[in-house]
Amino acid sequence: MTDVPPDWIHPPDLAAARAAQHAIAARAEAADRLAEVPRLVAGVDCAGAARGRPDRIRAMAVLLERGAPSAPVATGLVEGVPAFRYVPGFLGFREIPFILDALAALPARPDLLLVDGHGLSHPRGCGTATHLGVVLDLPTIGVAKSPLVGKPEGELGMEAGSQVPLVWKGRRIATVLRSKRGVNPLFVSAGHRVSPETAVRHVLDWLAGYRLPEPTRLADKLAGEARRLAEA
DNA sequence: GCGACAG
DNA sequence: ATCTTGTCGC
Repeated sequence: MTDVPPDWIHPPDLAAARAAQHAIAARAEAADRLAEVPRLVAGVDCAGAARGRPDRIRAMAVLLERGAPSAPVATGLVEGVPAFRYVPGFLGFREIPFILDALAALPARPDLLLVDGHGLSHPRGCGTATHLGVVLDLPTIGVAKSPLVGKPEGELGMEAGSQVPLVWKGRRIATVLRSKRGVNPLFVSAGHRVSPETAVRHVLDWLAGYRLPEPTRLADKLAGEARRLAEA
């Protein structure tokens, strides 16, 4: 992470941010370049602050080891004041500065990173997952709870495991996945160094009875608990 | 011009 | 994302 342009992390404005996204997307790798069976997998997510309070956010990184699910090997928590307000399509610039610190607090680099948000299923092919992947040169997968762009192609079955492609401008940009019966689907997209098929395979692999895969589920839960404790 | 819009 | 208890359903 030494040859990363400053604008990729702290662009002065949205115009620079947009240019950075195009540059990052051009460097994103669509082919698999990761371990067949990742041993250390991390999940990251951010929690905001209760309204009425300063615009602070907390980034939580959770490190899990294959075989020992739901029992984090380690966690990293970071709090700060984001430089950007939330603007659809530019979420990465608001959260990534803190996510990078949260990941740096972990004792080891993960073999794979699951991100709460989109990867390639983004207007410029540069969702937070892709952004993080290129900056860290780490395999990443985007796991979003709602679409940013695109429409599901066809009817998604009600059974767990049902899938249908998310299409935008004639392109398949993500997989709409029913991770569990009776819940809204997940939008799984490739981030960096992971193919669309592999992305879905790993999400299914780390599912443990909940809508979200463990890495992201725990990061989401722990970030929320940290917020409660801090504001209590 | 109008509506949509990850977290 | 956040505001929030009970409640319907498998």
